[in-house]
Amino acid sequence: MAESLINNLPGTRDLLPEELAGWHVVEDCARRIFRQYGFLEIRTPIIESTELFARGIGEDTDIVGKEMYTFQDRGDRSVTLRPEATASVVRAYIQNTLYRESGITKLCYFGPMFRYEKKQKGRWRQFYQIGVEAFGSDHPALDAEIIEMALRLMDSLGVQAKLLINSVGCRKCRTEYTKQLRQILQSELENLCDDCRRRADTNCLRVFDCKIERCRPVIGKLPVIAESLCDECSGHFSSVKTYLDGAGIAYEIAPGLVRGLDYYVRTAFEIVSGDLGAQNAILGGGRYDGLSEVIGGPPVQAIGFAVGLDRLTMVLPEEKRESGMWKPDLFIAYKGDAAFQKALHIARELRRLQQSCYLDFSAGSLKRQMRLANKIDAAHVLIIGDDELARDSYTIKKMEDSSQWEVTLEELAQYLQARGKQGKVR
RNA sequence: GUGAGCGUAGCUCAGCGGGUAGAGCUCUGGAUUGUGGCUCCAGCGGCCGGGGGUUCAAAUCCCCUCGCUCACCCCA
Repeated sequence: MAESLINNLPGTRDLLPEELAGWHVVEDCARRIFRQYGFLEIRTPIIESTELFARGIGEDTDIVGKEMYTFQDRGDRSVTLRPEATASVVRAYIQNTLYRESGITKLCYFGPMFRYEKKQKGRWRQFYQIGVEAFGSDHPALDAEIIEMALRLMDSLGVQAKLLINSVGCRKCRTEYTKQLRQILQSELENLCDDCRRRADTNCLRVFDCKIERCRPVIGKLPVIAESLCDECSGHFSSVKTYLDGAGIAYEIAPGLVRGLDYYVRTAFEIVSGDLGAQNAILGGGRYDGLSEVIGGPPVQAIGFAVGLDRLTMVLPEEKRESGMWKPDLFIAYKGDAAFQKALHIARELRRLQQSCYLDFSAGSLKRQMRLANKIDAAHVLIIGDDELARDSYTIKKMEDSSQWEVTLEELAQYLQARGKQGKVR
């Protein structure tokens, strides 16, 4: 095991074809739904200047402080493997002057992210996200639309999940609120657990998440940020809720929901699922109206979310996963060298006609080929032997019910095409 | 970074009051030499994660190390 050349790095992994079946189902579904809402794909580099993330995400965040894959390149630039994509997408949005387009610019992305963390259930050092970013509006209906789209994705995949929302206010009212909160916590230190004493200083909003019983009384008395917002933010939040209500979307207000990145303002939301262990968030997002300016762009209002693909595929129902698995519709089996030559010819012809088929050069006897066809769950086997060569027609066997009949090459192609049209073949 | 648990066949695991390895599944061959699944039979396959120590003897006991897993912190 310790022989390192044949081992991947900790926190990374190989995704084998069987596991990828579920991933493809999720990705296809996401592309379809995102398109329904007008999101178009953008691909940005997975490596960017360290400064982009440090400023964008926030110097004091855990991500920037201790989780980035940062190194000097040969040109002595400090570069970083992206720990998330929003900063990159905003950078691309500014650099390509997409803000000059009118209307809301909707972008989506798919790809790997990197964070140097300790491996855990639902957490990897290289993990994958699908995300969306909508630029150019702070209309609360946009917040609601984005959230609706996120839920539609979960629903289409048959994933049971709960929506948590909160408003973290703007810089102004959040600063005011956290100052107030910190003051109260300082006066209650003796009634808090060790973790919360630390949080009271470093990340006071996190206190709301504490599971320790002794902290409960104090937490119950704390003012909630959603009720301490300035008029503008408060109005925005209640509008978002109204739009969600109008869309028939159920949500839970989570006073302690603060995303771990500095750029979030106002709407913050998360979709959580059971069966995921401690890392139960499969989707997280929020509004980040000031981020563009932080990295040197014009004022841009924006909101987005990211889905943890690794976690989403973990809770994907089995039947959805199976629907993404590849199964050959036709396995071509042959006996003897003349039949082998014929098999090659038929395979070529079928593929030219846009049909797929599978034949194996290592299988040996006809029995072995049949066994292999069964094992890979082929729907049909085309059998070519001396009899078939003499007749110039072939035996096709339907594995499901063991029925078999004779077909010419033309009939075979027609049969496969008809099945494809009926949607029996992916 | 901290804590706990676990590393034995390709996979899941048993063996751990020391005597140099076993099962199920998988794989290969056969019963069935032009027909899969089911059944039966046989076979392949292990420096027991690595290193050191104790001992006549270590998968088993001790130490170190690497890796994996879960949890804390935090996040997707």
